[in-house]
Amino acid sequence: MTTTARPLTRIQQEKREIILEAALDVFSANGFRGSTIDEVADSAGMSKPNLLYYFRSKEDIHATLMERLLHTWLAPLLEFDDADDPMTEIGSYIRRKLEMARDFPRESRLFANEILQGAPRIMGMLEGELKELVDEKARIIENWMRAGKIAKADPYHLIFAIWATTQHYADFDVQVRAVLGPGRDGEGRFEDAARFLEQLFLGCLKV
Amino acid sequence: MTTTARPLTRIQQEKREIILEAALDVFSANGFRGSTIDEVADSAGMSKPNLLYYFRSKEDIHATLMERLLHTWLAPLLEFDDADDPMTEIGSYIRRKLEMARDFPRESRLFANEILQGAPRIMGMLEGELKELVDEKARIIENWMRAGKIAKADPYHLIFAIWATTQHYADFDVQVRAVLGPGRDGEGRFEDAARFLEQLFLGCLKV
DNA sequence: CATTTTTTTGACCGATTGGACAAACGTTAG
DNA sequence: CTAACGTTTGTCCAATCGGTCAAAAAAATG
Repeated sequence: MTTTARPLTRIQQEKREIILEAALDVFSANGFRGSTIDEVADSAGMSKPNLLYYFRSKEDIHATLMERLLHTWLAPLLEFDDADDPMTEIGSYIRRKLEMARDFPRESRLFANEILQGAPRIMGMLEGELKELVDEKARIIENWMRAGKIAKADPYHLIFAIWATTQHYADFDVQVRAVLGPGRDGEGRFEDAARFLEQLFLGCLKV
Repeated sequence: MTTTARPLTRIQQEKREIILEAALDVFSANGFRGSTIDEVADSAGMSKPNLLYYFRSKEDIHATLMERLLHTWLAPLLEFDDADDPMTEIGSYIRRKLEMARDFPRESRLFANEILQGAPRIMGMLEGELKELVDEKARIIENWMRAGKIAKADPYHLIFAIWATTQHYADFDVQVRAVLGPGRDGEGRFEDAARFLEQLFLGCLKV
């Protein structure tokens, strides 16, 4: 029995995109369980049955969203390469991660929500793909340390610290804004953050 | 018309405690909107109407939980004091925050959930109490810098970085465990984290 | 003991949930 | 025009939601 996998029409492609965009808004703000497909449908400007014509279920939307997210999310780490100058490499990794927090805060929050809830849907990816990738990058960092190019430190916790500090500006955005007050509006805080984080990480890794 | 505010009986005190304990489990794992009072009642080992005998509503439980949380959560920052030796003071603040991530991960996740969802219930506290407290501590740090006791850096982003890195071990626990793998089980990762974070922050603040 | 007060629960309510379905609509190819 | 196909929605469903209520059970009080 061959299930004819007909290609998506142009309209299907477009509508699916609109739905995913709306779902990213809703899911990232309320978490999966805290969101309703009515809300997503409203936000996408269509009726609930119409939305369910393009996605079989709420889970299906979330799964599609999550699959894309992981692609985007791993990209900066994939680019992290064995370079001549570790400081530039680490510095640009920090900058890339910070830019993602600035430009894709909803994606960051969607990911944070999933992890906070115990990562039920992406545990396999965390223990597989992600772990292998981090292991590989940790080896690169260790080699730099052994070669005396940067100070010795636990490479895994170094990576965790970079993740935590950069994603903080997306996930805890309202707190950051509340504490900084109205004086430091706009995107200025990201420039300050970039300066500080480079000083923090590169400063402590200097030999 | 005087509403007689009779004191809580022993049983009321105990049952409310049991409910709050169960609610902390449920709310921290699923967020407020993603949780149900049936779930909390089940987890507390009582029927839903019985739970609603002790708390007027779902909101009421969450509000009570949140009020207590903020007390606990600000404690380490309140202790942060103008000391002779900034390095010891900052170091022990990091250690206290890390201990809280280890010993009260549910509280950390409850707070993270609230912030992620835009902090609708605690925005006032963020812009009021918290901001004032952080302003005060930032002034202390700036004085240390002016006195040449530690290297110059943005004190606000320094505090953000300490929050982010320490709370990461509670909020992103499953990711940390997945990446570190089964080799580093138990609480060992917290000791590694403590060592790394002290090196990171104190290293970069050395004059 | 009897009585009063506190605690517990089964049954129920209207609203909302994720989802099914058939009918209606729009578009396009012959 | 019409038949075929893709799209949209009104209506409906069982399950679950937060919450009420009266009545039963248990504890405290006299």
